[in-house]
Amino acid sequence: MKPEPLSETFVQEESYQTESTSKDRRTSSDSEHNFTDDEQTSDIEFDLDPRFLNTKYECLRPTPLKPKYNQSLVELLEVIEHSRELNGEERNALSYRHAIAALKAYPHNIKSYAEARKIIGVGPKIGNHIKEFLTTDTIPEAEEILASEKYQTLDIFSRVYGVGYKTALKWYRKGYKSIRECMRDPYLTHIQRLGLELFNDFQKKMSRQDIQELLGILDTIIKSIYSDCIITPVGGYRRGKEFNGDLDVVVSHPQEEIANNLLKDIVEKLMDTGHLKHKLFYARNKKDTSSELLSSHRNVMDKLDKCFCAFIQPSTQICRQVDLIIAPYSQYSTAVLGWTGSKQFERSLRNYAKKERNMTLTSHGLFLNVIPKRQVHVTSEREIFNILGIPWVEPEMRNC
DNA sequence: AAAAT
Repeated sequence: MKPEPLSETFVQEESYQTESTSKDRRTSSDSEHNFTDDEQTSDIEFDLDPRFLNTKYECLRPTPLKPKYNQSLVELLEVIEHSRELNGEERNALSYRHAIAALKAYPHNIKSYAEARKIIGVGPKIGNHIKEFLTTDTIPEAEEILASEKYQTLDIFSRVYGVGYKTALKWYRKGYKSIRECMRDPYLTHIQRLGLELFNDFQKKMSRQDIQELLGILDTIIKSIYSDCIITPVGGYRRGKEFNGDLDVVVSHPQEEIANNLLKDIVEKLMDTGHLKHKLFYARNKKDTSSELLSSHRNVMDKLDKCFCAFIQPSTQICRQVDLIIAPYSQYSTAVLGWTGSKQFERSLRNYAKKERNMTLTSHGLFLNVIPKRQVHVTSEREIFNILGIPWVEPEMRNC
């Protein structure tokens, strides 16, 4: 669980060397470039601590859940990032996420603008926010966002299951101020109504003990159907988070035929036992002829069988969100890797595979992008890291 | 449009 120092051999690899040149760093910062006043200041000599791997690929360095440094700076930048997301400014939010990820992995408190600007992912705009932070101990824009009624309202509405930023904005424009008012909206979808009704329960975070209780139940019930099932908790719980809003579980079985029908079997059983109160999302995907997997049309969510459930926790009677994901045995390790996250870690892994290794990584498998595309069979997370030439990162260090 | 990482 300790943050493994990246190995010497890896640091000397050419892909890392090229990224860390100051010429290269220019290409990866803010999407909105605005080089004006600070063109000179950013070129001040400043050598970053060599323990910090300065790269645009977050998956190459360990990122702890609770950074030792730059905590309040990160919190403020996260406010801006979230506000960008709520405004549908996905690309801009991504810029903030890159900078935040770097700061979480950075082994010092940032002490100067010049220092900040040496970090790949910190461009002029975020650099200036950091400059503000260094002199005022806050970021004015973040303070404004936190104080704005619009942000506060959108933030709450978007936490409702079944509500994204577009619906949140729609409700805000209708003048709704509370969850209760939203419940009277005449155009609610079935899922949104459910999301609103479950809002209070779903807001309650689960301790690791709560999750262990759920895992115990799932283990017993699933193995009572097929004793050879493999059950792996993933998501934030696997990354070591103390409190989680949901529980994600990847389930598989060595026999293909059994794994094929596993979702239906498990969901039926959980309905019978009374644990499963609502199916929030259910997707059984037609069985692939494996040519489907090789096709490159990109999908938003993966094609693994899955059911997002409202699951009653016996000891508290609180409804918990439990996401069940079924993986064919041959896709088990990529599914576990993909569902462990963080979102940013996965994004960088996939980018790295594509750009640096000419490979495609998805939760369905690892592929070599030659013509024709060829699947590289893998049986463990470690094997995937090895093939990609990435030093192993513990799940607890994937919190970028 | 939303569902997850």
